[in-house]
Amino acid sequence: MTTIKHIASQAGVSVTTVSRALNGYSDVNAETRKKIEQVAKELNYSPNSLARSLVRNQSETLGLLVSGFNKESVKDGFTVEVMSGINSYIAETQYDLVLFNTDSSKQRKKTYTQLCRERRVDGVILQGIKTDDPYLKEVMDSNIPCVFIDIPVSSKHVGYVSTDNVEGARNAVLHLLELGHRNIGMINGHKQAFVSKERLEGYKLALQEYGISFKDQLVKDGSFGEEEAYRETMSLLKEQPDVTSVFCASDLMAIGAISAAKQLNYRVPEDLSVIGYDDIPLSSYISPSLTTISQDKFALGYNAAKMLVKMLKYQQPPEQCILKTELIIRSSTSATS
Amino acid sequence: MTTIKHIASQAGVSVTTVSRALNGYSDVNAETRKKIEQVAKELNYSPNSLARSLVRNQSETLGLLVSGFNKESVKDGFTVEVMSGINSYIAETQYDLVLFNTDSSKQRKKTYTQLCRERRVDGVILQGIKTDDPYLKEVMDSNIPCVFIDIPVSSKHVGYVSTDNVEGARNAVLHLLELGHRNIGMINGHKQAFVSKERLEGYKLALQEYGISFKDQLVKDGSFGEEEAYRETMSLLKEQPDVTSVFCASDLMAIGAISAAKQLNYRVPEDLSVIGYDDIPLSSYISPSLTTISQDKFALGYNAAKMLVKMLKYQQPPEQCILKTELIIRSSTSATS
DNA sequence: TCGTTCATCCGAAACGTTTCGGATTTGTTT
DNA sequence: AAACAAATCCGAAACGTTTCGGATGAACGA
Repeated sequence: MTTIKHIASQAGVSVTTVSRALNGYSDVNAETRKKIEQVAKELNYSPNSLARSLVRNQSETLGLLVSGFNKESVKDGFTVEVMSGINSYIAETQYDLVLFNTDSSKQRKKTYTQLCRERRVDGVILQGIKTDDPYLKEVMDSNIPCVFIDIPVSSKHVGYVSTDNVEGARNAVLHLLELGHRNIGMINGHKQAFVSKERLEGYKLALQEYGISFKDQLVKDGSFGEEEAYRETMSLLKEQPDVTSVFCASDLMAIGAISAAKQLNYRVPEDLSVIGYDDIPLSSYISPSLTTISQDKFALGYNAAKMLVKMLKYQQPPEQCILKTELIIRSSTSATS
Repeated sequence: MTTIKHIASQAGVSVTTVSRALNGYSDVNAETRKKIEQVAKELNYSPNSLARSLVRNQSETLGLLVSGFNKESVKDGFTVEVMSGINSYIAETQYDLVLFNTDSSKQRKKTYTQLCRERRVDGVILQGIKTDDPYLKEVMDSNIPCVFIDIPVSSKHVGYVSTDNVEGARNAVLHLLELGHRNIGMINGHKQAFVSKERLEGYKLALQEYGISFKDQLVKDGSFGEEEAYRETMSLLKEQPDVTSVFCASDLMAIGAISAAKQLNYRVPEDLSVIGYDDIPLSSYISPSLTTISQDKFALGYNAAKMLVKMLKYQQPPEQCILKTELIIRSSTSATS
């Protein structure tokens, strides 16, 4: 493996000069620079980023800490679309992306700070971690630049990008209300998700605007899973036969809900309207196609990456970035008869 | 940031001893080791992997070179499921994964070897690159341990994991033949994909077994895209009205084909049987649900990672790993009337 | 008593860069 | 001709580890 020293001796200059030549400094003669570049090419030189990082004390790598990058979550296109957005932005910068995943037993043994500092990542993007995850506190305590996705916390060195979940959920439920529904169930995610709290908030808000009192027994947790949502919808429909529509906090759960409805011989949307949240690829293909709140998952990742790079490269302070959502009306919701 | 030196002076020993203590060498007294570990904890020490990698001349990172990790490919769950498999295995090893993507303009400027050597990755997994990609030749020329996914090339330092595409395609077409179909169209991927060549092979093989002569005009290239497959199916059905079934080289294309069929007022499967390849999540949800050849995408990635680690850690030679495929019969194919 | 072995430790070089603080040469100004 | 400035180069330290080759002393057997 050829090093800067080989080039130096071959070109008859010092390592300093080689380094400065290759890095575009101005205090090297045009001739010498050309010579050095030529020798570098001849010897098929590639710089050792490890050595460079060591002395510069920055690695030009960003950590991507995602929990739930597994078989199940792949089906739900959410995680991966966000990742794709992150990757897209990072690909055009000088940074590289290293993948940590918090599910592995290996990484659970290390603290967040250890994880990041060992690899000397310059910054981190965190996605999908729960509100009771010990990493969350650690991130705030450490001083590693970081941006969260869908978790609205911030400090001197941490920002986030998210969508307006309250507003999104409110719009979903308003859609149902405008269609005449008054008994609206909800299949939420789980207690350890910020988005779940916010979406429940939006649900309540919409009901309130229509003067409808909130009933706790109309809300179930499906922990963002298709199967769980199926089961919860089953019991919801059995316990509360008056329900004419249900708002699900994710599309995958909405799909589970529709299965359950069909199983109980409800027609969707004639007997039961179902609205989802996310707008994953599946949603437009199933039958009936799913009315949902669309969030731009790609943009979520893209903007997170952009923010982090801005923080690192230009010492900008972290931001709080909220993206818009959009109601997509398809065929799983209809007016009450 | 505390270093090994700080620990050394604090504990009253040399850096050598600290290093050896922390790395579990036997020639350090139990007392001293305990003392050192305690000081390390007190000072909140985390080792600098950059320095370690530099001197050890191995980085404990693996490169993941994927082309087509973008908005479109996320819909097709293939790429990401493979990635998920890779990630799952790697997560349980000492290695970390760094993401390169070949689409970016940044990385296109560098050669494969440069890309890998700069980051000093110990090995690479390559996924989704085309047969005419210059990287392919470079991989063979370089001496970086590497395993391909779905590209059957091998050498002293490169192995691959793939599925038996000839057999899979053959089974798909045999399924149609057994249902009585004799005019079978094919929507293939593109000329730059190994799997496309192989699947075409299987298609021909099956026809041959039934004594049916191969007709070139029954085969179109849809370049693995839903839209393209839609268009190609349109023209196929118009040009060849006798066709009663079509074999698509990917599920996403099969979905495009079904759309086209519906557009032309074909009923699926009554008027046209459609069989796909891959078995992506979407396939079981669309209507009619898609008959397809299932390949274990997660296992593809998992095994690739496993092989690479085996090569690196235990100096094992690379292998050629072929996974089984399975015919999944759903509702998009039926017997001819 | 004298090697010998064992347990435990350490000094210093090495990995491949970057960068600070000068050194040398050449040209320019007074 | 002296003084200064600009252009171009270089030596050496530094980054934080690992590891080779030994050093030290204690215990032990002959």
